[in-house]
Amino acid sequence: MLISELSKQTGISIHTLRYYENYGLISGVTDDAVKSNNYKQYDEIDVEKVEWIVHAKKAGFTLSEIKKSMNDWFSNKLPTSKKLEIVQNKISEVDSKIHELKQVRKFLVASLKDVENGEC
Amino acid sequence: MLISELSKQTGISIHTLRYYENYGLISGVTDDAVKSNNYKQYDEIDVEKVEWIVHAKKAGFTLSEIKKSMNDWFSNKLPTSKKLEIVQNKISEVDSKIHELKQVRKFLVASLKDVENGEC
DNA sequence: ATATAGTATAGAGCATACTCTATACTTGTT
DNA sequence: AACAAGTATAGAGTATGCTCTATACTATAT
Repeated sequence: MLISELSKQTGISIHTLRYYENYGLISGVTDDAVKSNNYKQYDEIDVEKVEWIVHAKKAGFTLSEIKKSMNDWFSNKLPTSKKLEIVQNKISEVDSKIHELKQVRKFLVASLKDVENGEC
Repeated sequence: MLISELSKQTGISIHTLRYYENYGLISGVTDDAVKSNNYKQYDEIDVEKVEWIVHAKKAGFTLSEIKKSMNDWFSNKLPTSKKLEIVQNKISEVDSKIHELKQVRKFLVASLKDVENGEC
């Protein structure tokens, strides 16, 4: 698929997709058989990658962090043990983010009670 | 206390504190009795505010969002019902952030199983 | 053949959140 | 009195993550 289709399937603007491409997060392939242009082709893996970027960003990871783990993940050059380690580390990071949010939530709930008791 | 003490107590640099001051998140008070300088005085509420900024930022809120809710909170001009509403909305926002993180976690755990089963 | 729509590249511009520098004044110590 | 250290203000610079513009080429429909 071309970039406009990738944009449609992911809901991410073409501009932003090109930014991700330059950043090294995705990389379309130009078909050497077609010599008249250098349009880039994207596939289902690119769709998956973009969807993962969207999720990971919402979870508070930077593009730099996303790039690092995604390149590792899709490289097919890492042994199983190393892949397990990467994913486990990511889970730990997500867990501490969840923990931080729960702390904030706790503070908010306490504030709620203060307001209800007229102590604020 | 002066800005250096506020910095010490919160662990936030003086530069950043001044940035927050310009942004309208905190506001030291110059003592009119002292005419030789215009040093700003900060109090325990400012410490609380800065600590709250740190937590809220970790939870993914922008300075703009933090400013809005904090000004409402410390204004003492809002009725209890309005304050309750503000805090409840913030809790909802935190809950959806937690939900998003749990989705990401779920994906990571699924990836972990794929790796363990050699399907990746 | 031509209008239009799509694609690629390069680079400018923008918002957020700092971070640092320059300048000038004030305070405290010796 | 002199000097280091602290404070205030203004503004420049930086990193991240877009977002937009300009330019040029390509593809498709009429």
